Amino acid sequence: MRSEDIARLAGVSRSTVSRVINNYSNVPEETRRKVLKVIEQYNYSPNSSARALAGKRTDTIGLFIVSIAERNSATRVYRNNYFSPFIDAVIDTANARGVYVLVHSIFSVHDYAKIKQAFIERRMDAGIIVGTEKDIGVIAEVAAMGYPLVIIDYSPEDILRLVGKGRIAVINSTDDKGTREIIKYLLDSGHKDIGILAGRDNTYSGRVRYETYRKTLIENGIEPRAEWDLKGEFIKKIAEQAVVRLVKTGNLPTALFCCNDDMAISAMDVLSRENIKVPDDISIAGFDDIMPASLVKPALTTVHVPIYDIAGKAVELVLGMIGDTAMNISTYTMETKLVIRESCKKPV
Amino acid sequence: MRSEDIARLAGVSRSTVSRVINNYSNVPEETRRKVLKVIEQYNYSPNSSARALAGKRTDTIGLFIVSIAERNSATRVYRNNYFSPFIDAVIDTANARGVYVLVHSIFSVHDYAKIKQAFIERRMDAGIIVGTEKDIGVIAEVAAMGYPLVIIDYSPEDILRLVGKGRIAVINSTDDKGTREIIKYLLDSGHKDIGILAGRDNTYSGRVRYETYRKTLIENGIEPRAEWDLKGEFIKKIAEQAVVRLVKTGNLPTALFCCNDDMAISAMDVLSRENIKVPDDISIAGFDDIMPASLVKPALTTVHVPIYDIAGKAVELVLGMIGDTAMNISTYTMETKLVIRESCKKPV
DNA sequence: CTGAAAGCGCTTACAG
DNA sequence: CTGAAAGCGCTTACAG
Repeated sequence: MRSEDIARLAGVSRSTVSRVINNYSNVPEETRRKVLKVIEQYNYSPNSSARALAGKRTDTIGLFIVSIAERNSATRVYRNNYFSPFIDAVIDTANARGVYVLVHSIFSVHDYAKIKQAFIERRMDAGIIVGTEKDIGVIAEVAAMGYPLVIIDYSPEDILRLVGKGRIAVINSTDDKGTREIIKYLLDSGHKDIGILAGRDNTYSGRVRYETYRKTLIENGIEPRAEWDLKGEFIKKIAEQAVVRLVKTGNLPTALFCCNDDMAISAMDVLSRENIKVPDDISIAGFDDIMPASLVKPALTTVHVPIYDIAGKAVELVLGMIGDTAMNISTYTMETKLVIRESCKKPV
Repeated sequence: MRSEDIARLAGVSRSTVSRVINNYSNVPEETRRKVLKVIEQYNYSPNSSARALAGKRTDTIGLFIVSIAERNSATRVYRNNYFSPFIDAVIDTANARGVYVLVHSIFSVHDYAKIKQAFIERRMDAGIIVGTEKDIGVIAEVAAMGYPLVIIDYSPEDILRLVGKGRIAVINSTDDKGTREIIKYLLDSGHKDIGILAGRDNTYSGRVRYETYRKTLIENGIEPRAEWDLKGEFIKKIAEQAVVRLVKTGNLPTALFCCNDDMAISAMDVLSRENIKVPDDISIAGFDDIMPASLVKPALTTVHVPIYDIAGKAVELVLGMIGDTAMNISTYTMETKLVIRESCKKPV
């Protein structure tokens, strides 16, 4: 069934059928009804490729999940507690707005080209990029092609400086505020020996959380100690090894701030195996508030990152930008919230 | 940049450019190289809409997640521990094969039409449908249009009887074997009073798990008791209420078989609040082996459903079917595996 | 208000 | 082996 068939059946031309479908104002109510009736009767929907080719939108957005770090490990996207709900939330939100979502995962530097390619092939009207190590080069190239892009967790300064012009929105959360709050909470409980299990520092949130941790300690008259400065890279396995090494030194802080919950849960696993009690012997704090955070025992004290709101905002922004061809780089920041559960207590 | 530009730059016709791109055999190596060089130089990729319109594939598959039951609740797909990894695994597998994935969520009966519409609009070459209450009517209609479909968790008999003809593959797991194994495990530990927290019975796996539970008890000379036959509908909230009511009766079984892990975890929450110890006072068994199952305390004894393998198989099958226009309905069954952890022990 | 026609960017018989 | 031409199914100036 093509528009021509509908036209014949309704006794009008293809032009009129198209006008009805695209809701043009200059078609009389009676004609519209007549055409609509046939369309409905035959369950007709225009061929999306033909529409797109003739100049209409694809009504599709691309969602690109970048996770280079985990490329060769078993920890692919589908096991990632952070991205998984984000993907689902984007799909939900976009579908509710009648937009299709093409999801792509980027596992290697070589795969970055796929982002550009998807746009070159005109498969989508706009894109959302989330993940670690987002390639600024690709972002600049897509921006130069004129496609709207929403980027999650990226330094706004870097974008401004390195991309310059484009239709770009950057969404971050208040990692600084969140870090400050949870460190202050530890400080106020009486902790002075607070270690850190840091995330990836080529990640904006990784850097902010790390730097805010240090700044907050120093502001409170405490010098961060190198031996409690662990690198976990946001990855469970690496975090686990770092904590094992820490335990071996026999010199534990009274609290450990883990820059994401995945690492915090890994740390708790190691400590539990070593018979070190959380929170009695050591307090563990996380970040993100992923779903398992409330399920582990003791339940994790952490900073809630509003991942669903971020996803919703990303879709809203990207759809808004499709209709607006103005070159414009904007930044949005979503509120984090301290979530106090059971994994932290006063030091003994 | 269009194929015509490439043609001009390479000194050939559009036909030849197309032949090179589509890897036709009848173009001399030298011509091929010449064209390829220009293509690479300008980073050209054909417009996907134009290709599709001219008769090529879309290189896109649709993934439809149906979860009607959760329509009006806060528990949308993105919070679902079962579908989430499935979505991610399908994307991973398909992307690795160079295929795009259009993901759609179906939350209301009205949304079923979207599945058909996506095919009518020619947005994809084939589809994978997963979830609860998959609409056989829509499946039959899409099948009648000739599109390949892979359906997860559906009664093969129903498909055969109600759809009849189509390019359809059904994938299930060995829910019968899995249920039998975990019930036998409980029985062998000495349990005789084994209750069930059942799933949705309009779901194939829900029915099989329920029926196999009953059958296994009866085969072992035990009559299932009505007061321990709880309806949880696979949904945390409903399961919770059912367990609360059970606890109120004061008449607990020594073991409770929960037809999915989500419900098992809910049950453990309720019991923990009521100060009933798992596994000392009551053993809890689950099904699915979702990620939190190993994280809760006590870690959940459950049946592992190979969700990643199912996703991989679904992609493999669907891609295979795209090239093969034979009408054929086939069935695949993936192996489950008993996973013994800490939530079950001998009855006192 | 409405239709005929051009055009979107490809692929694929067809003819040579 | 290769090009000219038709055609895929739409949308949109254009002309009336």
